[in-house]
Amino acid sequence: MHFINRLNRKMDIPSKYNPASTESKWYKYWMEQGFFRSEPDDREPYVIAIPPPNVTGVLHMGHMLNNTLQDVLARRQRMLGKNVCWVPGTDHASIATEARVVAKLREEGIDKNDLSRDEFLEHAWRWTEKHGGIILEQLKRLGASCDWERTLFTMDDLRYRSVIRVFVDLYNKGLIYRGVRMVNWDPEAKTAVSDEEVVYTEEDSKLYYVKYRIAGSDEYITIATTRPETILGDTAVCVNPADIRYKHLQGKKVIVPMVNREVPVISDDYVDMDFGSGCLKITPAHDINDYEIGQRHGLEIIDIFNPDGTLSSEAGLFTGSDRFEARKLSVSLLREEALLEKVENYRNKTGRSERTNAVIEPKLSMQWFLRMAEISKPALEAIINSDINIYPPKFKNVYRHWMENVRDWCISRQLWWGHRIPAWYFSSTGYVVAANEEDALALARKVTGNKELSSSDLRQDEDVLDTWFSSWLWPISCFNGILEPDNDDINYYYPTNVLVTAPEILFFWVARMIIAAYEYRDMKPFSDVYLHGIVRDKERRKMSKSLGNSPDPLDLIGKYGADGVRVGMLLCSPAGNDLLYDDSLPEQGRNFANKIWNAFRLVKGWELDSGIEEQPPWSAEAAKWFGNRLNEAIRQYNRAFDKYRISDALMIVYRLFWEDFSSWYLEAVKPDYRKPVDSKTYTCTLDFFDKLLRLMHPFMPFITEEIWQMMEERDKGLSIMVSDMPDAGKVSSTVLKDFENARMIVSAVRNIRKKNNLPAKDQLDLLVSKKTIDDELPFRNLIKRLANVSDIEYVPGKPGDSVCFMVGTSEYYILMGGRIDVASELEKLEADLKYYRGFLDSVMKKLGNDSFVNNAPAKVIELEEKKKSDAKTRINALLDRINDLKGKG
RNA sequence: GGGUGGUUAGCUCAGCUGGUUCAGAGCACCUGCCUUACAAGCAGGGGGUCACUGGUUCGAAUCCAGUACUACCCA
Repeated sequence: MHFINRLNRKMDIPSKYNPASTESKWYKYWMEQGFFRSEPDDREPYVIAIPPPNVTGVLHMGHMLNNTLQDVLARRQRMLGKNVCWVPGTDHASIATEARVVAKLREEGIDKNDLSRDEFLEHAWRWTEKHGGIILEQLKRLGASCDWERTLFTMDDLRYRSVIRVFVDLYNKGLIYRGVRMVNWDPEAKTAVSDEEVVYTEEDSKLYYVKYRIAGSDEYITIATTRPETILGDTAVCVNPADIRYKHLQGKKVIVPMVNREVPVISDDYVDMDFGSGCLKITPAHDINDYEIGQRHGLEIIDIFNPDGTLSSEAGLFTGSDRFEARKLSVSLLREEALLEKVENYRNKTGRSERTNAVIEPKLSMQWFLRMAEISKPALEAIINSDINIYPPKFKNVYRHWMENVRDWCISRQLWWGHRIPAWYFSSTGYVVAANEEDALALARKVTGNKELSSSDLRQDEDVLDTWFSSWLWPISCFNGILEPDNDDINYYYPTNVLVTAPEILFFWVARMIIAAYEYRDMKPFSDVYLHGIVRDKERRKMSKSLGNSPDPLDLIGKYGADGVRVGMLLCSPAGNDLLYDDSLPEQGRNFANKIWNAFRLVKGWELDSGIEEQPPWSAEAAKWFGNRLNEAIRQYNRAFDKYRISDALMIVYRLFWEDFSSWYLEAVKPDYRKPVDSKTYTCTLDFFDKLLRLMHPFMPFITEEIWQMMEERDKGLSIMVSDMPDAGKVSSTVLKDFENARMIVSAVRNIRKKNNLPAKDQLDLLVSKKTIDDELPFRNLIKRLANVSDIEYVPGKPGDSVCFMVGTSEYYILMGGRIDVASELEKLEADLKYYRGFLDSVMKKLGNDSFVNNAPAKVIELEEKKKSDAKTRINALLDRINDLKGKG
C-alpha cells in the first residue's frame, strides 16, 4: 500500500461529509470515461428500458424511487460483469401534453380552435423541445447510469414510424376495426378517453322525480333521474316485466316532458324494481346501459350533446347551453309545468377524466378499436407459466384477472398531438389504411378502381392514437426492432431483463407491452417485472401539487446528498408496498453516508508501522470473525437481490457496515491513541473496507467512489463502478457462533458497568467458572479489549463479592471490590429464576405429553431435552447465587 | 355489487414448505456519555394476547373457516 501517512492527515478531511462537491465531479468523470455506454459485445447483456417519463413533466418523488431502483439494479449488474444497457427516453403523453400546450396558448390569448393542425403542432414541438429534456437532466443528479447516447422520444422518427407500421399491420390482420361505441367522452379535452383514464368518486348529487303523462290518459308515472337534462334525449320508458304496478302500462306510450315526444313503454329485466319508482327512462345516446337496452329493443337514438358538452339542435330545447346549465333550465321548466314531483339528495359515483377532471359524458362515437381476445392470449400464458415473473408475486392474480376479462381497446383519441391514425378517406365512408399518403393513394386507386384519384381526394383521419399504443412497443422499438427486426441491437439486447414500474399501470402499459412483444417478436419483452409502491406522505396521501405535500427532489438532493436521498427512498420501500415519505428518511441516508465517511477518516488517519511483526491477538481474532461475517452478509445480500428485495439488501449492508464493521470490528482493531498500526491489520482493514464500498456502491454511488478513489492512488480510467462485486467466500458457522457468544459477554459486562456506575475507563476483572467451561474461551483477547477487562481468569468455585452473569450455560463473574448492591442484585436474580422456572415447566409439559414424544421428529425432541437440561443448569446456578447473596445480607 | 391483498412494537415492515430461549429489524422513545473517526455520534434499556372467533395438530404469528376493519382493482 502506498498510503502516505502524515501526522494529522485526517485533519485534512472534514468531519462532515459534503456531498455537493463530490457528486458533480464523479458524475462528470463517469460520463467522460463512457462507463454508461453500452454496445453489443460478447458479454452477457443486462438491459432495462426506462419507463419513459412524460415529456412535459418535472421530476417528482415517484421518478426518484423508480429510477433509484433501476440504477441500483443496473450498477450491481455492471459490477457483476454484465454489459449493462439502460435505455433512457421520454413519452409524448398526448392528452397531458396537449392539455398543457392548450392551456399555455390560452394564457397567451390564443385559442386552439383558431389554429391549424400544423400550427398547433409547431407550438407543441417547441414546448417539447423546451421541456422535454428536463427530467432526464434531473435524473443525472440522482446518479442515473443510463446510456444517454441512446436517449429516445416516443415520437421521434423511428418510434413514430414503428407505431404506424404496427397499426397498418394489425389493421391488415383484421385486428383493428372502426366502430360506433359508447365511449367515455371528455368534453373539455374533446376526446374519448379509455376506461382506465376515468376516475370514479362518490359525489353529492340530486335525484329528481319527474312525472311522465301516459298518452291518451290523465294518468302519470313517476321516474327518478339524476340527469333531468337528458330527458330531451329519451326514446322510451322501461319497467321490469315482473313489476305488477306497471303491468297495465305495457304496450302503451308516454309523453316525454318538455319536448312532448311520444315514446313506447318497454319492459326489460335490467330495471331494478326497488330503485326510485321502479320505472326507468331510456336515453340510448347518453348512458351505456340505456344504449344496450336500446339495442335490444330497437329504439331510436337521439344525441343531444355537442362534443364540447353543450346541447345540440337535436335536443330541441336549450340548444347551445352547457349540460349543467341545461340541467338547471330543465328543472325550472319541469317545475313550471308541474311535472317535478320531488327532489332528493343523493350520492352517486361520478366519473371524471383523469386528465382534465371534467365529468365524463358517455357518448356514442366512431372510434378505432383493437380486438384483444386473440392477441392477448400468449401474454396471459406468459405470466401463468412464469415465463415472465412479477415481483411481488401477489400481482400475478390481478394481472390474470384483467387478462381473462380483457375488452377491446379504444385506441383513437380526438387530439392532434400524437401518432396520427394512418387512415385516408376517399369518400364519406370509404377509406384505406397505409403507412403514408403515397401508399394510401395507390391503395385507394386500386380499391376504387379509379386511376384518376389524386392526393387531394384523400383526407387523413383527424385522430391520433392512444399514447399507450406507442409505449406498448417500447422494449422493442427502443432498439428499432419493429422497422428492422433483425438489427444487431435488437438481436443482442432483446428481450430486456427487467421492467421497473408502479402497479397502477400494470394494465395500461405492462400487459400491453407483453401483448405486443409476443405479436411482434414472438418472445417476452422482459423476464421480470418489478412493481414498486407509490410515494405518499406520512398520512398516506398521494403526493400532489395541489396538496403541496410533495418535496422538490432536487432540493432534497441539495440538502441530503444524492446518496442520502437514494438510501432514504429505498430503506422504506419493501417490494409492492407504498413508501410513506418523511424527511427523516433521507436524513437517515445522510447519516449513514456520514458514518461511512468517518469510518474512512479513522482508517485514513492510522499511521502504519511496517516494523511491527506481530498482529495483536485481538486484531487477528476480529479479522477472522469479520471475514466470515462479511461472506455471510454477501450471501444474504445476493439472495435479497435475486428476489428483488432491494430494501432488505440495503438493510443488510447498512447493518453490516454500521454495526459489525464500525462498532465491533473497527473498535476492536483500532490502535490506541497515537500508536501506529501493524501492516497485517492495516492491509486487512483496507481490504474489508474496499469490499464494503463495492457492496454499497449500487446504493450510494457517489460517496463510495469518492472514498474508493481516496483509498489509494488509482490510475486514470479506474472506477469502483466498473470494479468487480466481491464474491461470497466460505463461512464458518462455528466462528460466527463463537463470536455471538463473545459479543454477549462483552454486552453483559458493559451492562453491569452501566447498572453499577462503573466508569468505562476502569479495567475490571472477569472470572469464568471452571465448572461450566473447560475449553479456552474463543475470542478472549477481543473480549478483553472491548469489555475493558484486565484479564479473564478461570476459577474453580464462586468468587465472593462479585456480580454474576450467564451466557449460554457458562457462569461469569465480575469482581466488585465492595461496590455490590445486594438488594438489586437479588431482585434481578429472583426475576430470572421465575422466568426459567416457568420456562422449564412448559418444556416439561411438552416432554410429558405422550403424543408429542410419539409424533414429533427426533430433532425436535432432542432440542426440547437440551432446553430442559439448560434450564435446569441455569436454575441451579441462580439458586446457588441467591443463597450466597442471602448469606451475605 | 364482483375480485384481490392486508391486519405482528409508537411508526414502517420482515418472519420461506407449522417445531431453536421465536416473537424480529430499522426508525422513534428512555437512561448515561462532548470516551481525539463520527452528537448526522457512542454505550445501555424499555416496548407486542401476532385484529377477533372457532377449527385442524403433539405443537399455530405461520394451515383452514367465519367475523370485523382496511387498502387496491373492476363494474
